Amino acid sequence: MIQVFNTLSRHKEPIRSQTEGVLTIYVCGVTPYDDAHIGHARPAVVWDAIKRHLQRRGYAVWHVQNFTDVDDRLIERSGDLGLSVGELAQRHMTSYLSYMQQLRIDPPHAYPRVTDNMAGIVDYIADLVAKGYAYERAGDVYFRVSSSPGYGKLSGRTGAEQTVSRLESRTAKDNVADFALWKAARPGEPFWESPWGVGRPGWHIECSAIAEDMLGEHIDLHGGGIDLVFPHHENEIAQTEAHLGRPVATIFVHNGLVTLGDVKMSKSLGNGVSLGELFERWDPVVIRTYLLSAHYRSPLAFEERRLGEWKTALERIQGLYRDVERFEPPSGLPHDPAIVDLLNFEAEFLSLMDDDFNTAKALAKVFEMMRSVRPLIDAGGALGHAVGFLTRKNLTQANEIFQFLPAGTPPTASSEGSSGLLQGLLAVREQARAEHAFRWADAIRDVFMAHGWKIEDTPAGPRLAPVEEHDATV
RNA sequence: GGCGACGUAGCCAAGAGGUAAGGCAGGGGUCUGCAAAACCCCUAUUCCCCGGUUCGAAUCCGGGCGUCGCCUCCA
Repeated sequence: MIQVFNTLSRHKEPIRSQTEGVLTIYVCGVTPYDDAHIGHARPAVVWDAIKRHLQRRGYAVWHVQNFTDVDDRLIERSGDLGLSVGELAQRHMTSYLSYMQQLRIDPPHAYPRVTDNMAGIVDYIADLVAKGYAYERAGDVYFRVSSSPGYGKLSGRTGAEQTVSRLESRTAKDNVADFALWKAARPGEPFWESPWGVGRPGWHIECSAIAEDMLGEHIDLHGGGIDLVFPHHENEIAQTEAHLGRPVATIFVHNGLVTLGDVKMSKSLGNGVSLGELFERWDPVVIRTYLLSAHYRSPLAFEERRLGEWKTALERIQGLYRDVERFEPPSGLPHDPAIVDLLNFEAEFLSLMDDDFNTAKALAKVFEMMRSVRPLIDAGGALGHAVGFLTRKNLTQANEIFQFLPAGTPPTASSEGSSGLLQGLLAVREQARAEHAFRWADAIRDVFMAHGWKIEDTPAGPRLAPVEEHDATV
C-alpha cells in the first residue's frame, strides 16, 4: 500500500485512484519570466521520482504540468527587456525544458500553456459568474470568497479576517479577501477577448480550467511547492468546488522549499541559484541526487558544498556499477546470507518508497546494500559471480528512481572503438611498471589523462575511468 | 498579529512509543613504485531546554528558547 502525506488532512493516507489502475497528477508549474533556479528543480525532480515509483507499482500515470505564460511579472519584465511577453516566456520555457532533460526528468504528458487555453478559461469564469460565485467590476472579475463555505480548509485560514492581506487593496473588490479571476487589460498589455472586455486571466483560474480540461473532473494527486498552499491552491479549491460542486483533488502533495542560507530562494528576492550556472560546475545528476537525499517535505538549505559531498558519494555508486555491469545471470545461486539480502533489496527499496516516497531512506538503503558486496565480488567464484550480478540488478532497480547511473552504455575501455589500442597502451605501461621504468609508465598515464581517461590500479589490474566533465572544487 | 513547519554527531540527514539509518568530513588499517581509486573497521549512552504521561519517550502532552515558510508574485 502506498501512503502519502495529504496537506488537506495533515496525515498520511493510502493513495486512492478515481479510475482503477490510473492516477492523474497535476503539478503547478513555473511562470517563465526568469531563468529557473534550483528551487524549481526540486518539485520537478520530486514528482519525477514519485511518478516513476507509481509506475513501477503498476499504475498508469497521467501527468500534467502547466506553464503560466502570461501574468503581471512577465508583462513587467518583458517591458524592461524590450521583448514581447511571448518571446520572454518562450525563452525561459525553452531553457526550463532543457534543464529538465538534463535532470533526467521523464517529461509530463503535457505542458499546457495558459495562452493556449484562453477559451476554456473564459468559459470557466463565465460559469462562475452565472452561478453567482463571481462578479464583475469595471472589466475585472472577482471570486466572492464568502460564497465558498469551505474556504480555508487547506491552509487553515478559516476566519475571514485571516484571509485578508496585510497590504491594502486598491481594487474595486467587494471584499479584500476576494481574488481576481480576470484582469482588464491596461494600455500596452497583451489581452484576450471576453464577455467583460479585453484582459487576461488571474493567476489561479488557469489551473482549475486546464486541469479540468486535461484531467477530467478529478485529480488524484495535486502538487506544487508548499508556498502555493495559500493563496493559490486554496483559491483553486474554491473555484473548482464552485464550478463542479465537488473537490478538485483527493490528495494535495507539497514539497518543501529550497532556501539559500536561511532565506527562501525566490525570484523576487533575486537570490535564486540558476540551474544553468550550476550545470556548468556540476553534473545535473549530482543535483538530482542531492534533491532526493532529503525527504521531499523537508526544507532544504542549499549550500554548494553539499553538491561536492554527493558527487563523492555518487562516484562510489557509479564506480561499483562499472565493476558489476559485466556480470550476466549466474546459472545457480549459492546458499549464502549475502544472497538472501541482495534478493530482498528490491522489495525493501519499494516499500520504503511506498511510505510517502521516502527517497532519503531508499538512498540510504542503496549504500547499505553496497556495503560488503565488493569483497565478495573480488573473491570471485560462484558466490562472487552471483553477488556481482545481483548488485548490478539492484543498482539498476534503484536507478529507475534515482537515475544516477551513467545514461546509455557507460564508456569503458572494452566498449571503445579504439579499445585495442587503449588495451595495448595499458599493457605497455604494465610492462614498464614491471621493469620499474616508472617515468615511462607515468608518461603513458599522462597520455591517458590528456585523452580523458583516468587509470586506476586495482588489485585486479589497471582500470580505465572517464575523467569527470564537471570537476568543480568548492 | 494569524496559520504552518522545524530544532538528531564536526556538517548534511532518516527515524515519529521499544532502546539512534545513510552520506560527507575525520581517525585507523588493507592494497600500492608513486599517485589516484577502491575496500574494511572506528567515530551520538543520546536526539534544543524544563516539566509531565508511560514498564519504556528523540518519538506523546504542557511550557519555554531558537530558526524557517505562508498571510503579497512565488516551486
